[in-house]
Amino acid sequence: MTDEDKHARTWSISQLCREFDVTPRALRFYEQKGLLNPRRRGWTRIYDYRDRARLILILRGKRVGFKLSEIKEMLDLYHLRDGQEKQLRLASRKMRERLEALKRQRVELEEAIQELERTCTVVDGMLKERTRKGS
Amino acid sequence: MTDEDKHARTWSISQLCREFDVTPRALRFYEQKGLLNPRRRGWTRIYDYRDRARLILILRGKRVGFKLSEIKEMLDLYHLRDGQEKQLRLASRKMRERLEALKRQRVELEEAIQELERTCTVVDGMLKERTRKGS
DNA sequence: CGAGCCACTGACGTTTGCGTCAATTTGTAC
DNA sequence: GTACAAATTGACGCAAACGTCAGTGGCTCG
Repeated sequence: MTDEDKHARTWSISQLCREFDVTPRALRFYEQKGLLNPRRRGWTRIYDYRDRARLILILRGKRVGFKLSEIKEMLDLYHLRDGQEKQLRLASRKMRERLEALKRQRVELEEAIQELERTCTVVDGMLKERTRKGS
Repeated sequence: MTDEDKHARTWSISQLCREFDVTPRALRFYEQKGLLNPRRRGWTRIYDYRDRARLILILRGKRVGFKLSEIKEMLDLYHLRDGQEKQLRLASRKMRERLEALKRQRVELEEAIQELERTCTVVDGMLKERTRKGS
């Protein structure tokens, strides 16, 4: 398959849904929010190579905890002149912020796990006590 | 202070709010959801020692990620005959489930962090490239 | 030519945990 | 007595990311 073929290829909504395990509702929602805007053949959505690439970025963003509005903000810079530079700088900054947030979250999660493990131990201790006495 | 004193002591809603850094709205909300039900002097809420203990459990539950409905489910068993046994067993099971969920979350969080760190590196690399070329 | 099937739009619903009024009452301080 | 703080209820709002109809249209297979 040549590059031309690759870039000429298009997808229907259901094809993308299957490939990335999302619902049509989700894709239309992203479109409504301005994260995607596929061409139409009549009224049917036709996703091209770039739309698909954007979708991949959207899903990646979601995986690392970005909100759709933040993802949109970053994607939108593609359309600006000097887009590369600005887009890269914003992306870099946003990603570091997100990284900080994720790491804070990690700390909290660790604390929660430890607190819960301690409590688990206590509760199971109480159950053992009761079993011993009850027997 | 004797034990009697301790157990006789009561709190107003605002006292508890200050002590645990929650809003009155939150406490009323918990009550509406059936997690608390303080006595009333007339129409004013009076929280006793046990109400306060329940609140502590509620907040602890929240910290480790339980939903209010789950916390309620566990608290409700206090009222059953054989409450101790049943309550402890349910609590133990729920807590292990929650612990599993938290650990899965931890794995996902780790993955997200690593993905984001890789992407960060890539983006910063691109920025460096541009700077080098541009200068 | 009817039966599915896929697609579309628009609107309302869901979940969770409160926040934010607004109007009212009551107790307290001066 | 009056002003002010503190408490109450009820109702509506909000954020996020869709889910779930309901109603409509068009393609295609046999």
